Amino acid sequence: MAQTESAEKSGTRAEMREETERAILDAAEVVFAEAGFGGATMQAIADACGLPKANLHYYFASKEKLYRRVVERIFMIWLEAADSFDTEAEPEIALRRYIARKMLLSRDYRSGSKVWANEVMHGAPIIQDYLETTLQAWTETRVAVIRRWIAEGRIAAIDPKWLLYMIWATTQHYADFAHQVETLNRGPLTDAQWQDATETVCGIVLRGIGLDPGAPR
Amino acid sequence: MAQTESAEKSGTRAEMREETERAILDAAEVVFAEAGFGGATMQAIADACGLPKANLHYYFASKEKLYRRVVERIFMIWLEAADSFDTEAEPEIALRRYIARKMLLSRDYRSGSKVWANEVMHGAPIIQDYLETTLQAWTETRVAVIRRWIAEGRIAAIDPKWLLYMIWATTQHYADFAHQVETLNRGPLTDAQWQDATETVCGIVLRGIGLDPGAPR
DNA sequence: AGAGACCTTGACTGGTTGGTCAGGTCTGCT
DNA sequence: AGCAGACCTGACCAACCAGTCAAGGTCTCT
Repeated sequence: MAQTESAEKSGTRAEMREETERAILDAAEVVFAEAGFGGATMQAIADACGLPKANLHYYFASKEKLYRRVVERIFMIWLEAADSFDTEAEPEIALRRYIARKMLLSRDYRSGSKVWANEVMHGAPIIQDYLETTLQAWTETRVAVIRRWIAEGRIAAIDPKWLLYMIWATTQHYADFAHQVETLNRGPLTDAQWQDATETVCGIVLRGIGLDPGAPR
Repeated sequence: MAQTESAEKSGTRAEMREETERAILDAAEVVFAEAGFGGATMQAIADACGLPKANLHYYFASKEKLYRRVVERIFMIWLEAADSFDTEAEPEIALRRYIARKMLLSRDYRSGSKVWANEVMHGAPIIQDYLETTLQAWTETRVAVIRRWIAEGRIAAIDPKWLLYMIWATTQHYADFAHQVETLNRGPLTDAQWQDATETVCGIVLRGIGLDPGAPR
């Protein structure tokens, strides 16, 4: 019973190791999201993925190393999505696509978003270097693009940073504050609500910077 | 030395008690904001306000009770600010005033905002009742007002909830994600930047729902 | 089949934390 | 002055937690 996991077909050694690590990372992401780094316990993570606590320490040297891996994984997903902000496309298209993508992430990677929020909120002790390098660089390229749009008179003259923050904040709100949103909504958002919220956010942002949102969809 | 606090003139018994409690709450707010509930220790809070740990337990029965008081205090401040959303005023005025007020709160009560965000993000285990009663009620009155504006054709037809979330998210972002904002900004926001950010948020939101932002200020 | 690497796990440990308490100090009142 | 009650605090404790370990199981390769 031991080696082979419950419902998983056993593959090669490396495959199984990867699978187990992913199972632990998934469980850790949820537990860290629910309780924060300090509030999470290795035992809780172990329970969440049905492994003895000692196994976690076999695959990840320490709680902090495990946490770092969780945060890094989130950041990678976030970065991929960031590329949907196409620097070549028209402003309406680029912004619409980016906002829609981020809304999808908020719906599908709620825990990940929460872990990231937690980390940044507590001063980013683990991933400060990412903020200063990767995120900084990405932000600067997009700021440059938005500035170009402004220079070309295509959108209103605003500081691009405030616009980006607005998009990040609004979209991530649906993940980080999901509990509040769902309480006020008396239940989870329906597909139609997700779509309507996305369309509304796009509409306000686009119109807000002087663009014509055009036809929804 | 004991009874009288360092630089505080001793007042009446009740006054001194209140002062000490406030000092503890202030320290607790900062520590909880930095480390989360689980990560915060009573010792750290004690150190932050220069009192022996045992004193904290004299004034607050348990860590959880102290935390609850901290969160309740935040919520009250938040509620007060919420009243600047004047249900009688013109849409431009009411929204402008509300957004500006919330931006100010983000600047001046950063720790409080973080504690609130933490609490909600972790499923609001302590203040679920507030969400369901006070916040629900407040939200409904404002939703009704926004609906009226829509019915009168004064603003675009959008679901008011998405608008409120956008305002909450965007303004609170400057507190909760202050570390990220300041990293990307390579330093704290200047007064001028705060003002510019506020104006930009107001502008995008107002224009976004079909209003004329009018003259800044 | 046998060796050796890899994996699993219950039991254990040293350190930390929330919370307690007894004994002391101070304040305001009579 | 003297007393009662509020306030302060160092020392202590039980619970909990990250991390360790040794013993045993399983897989792969020859």
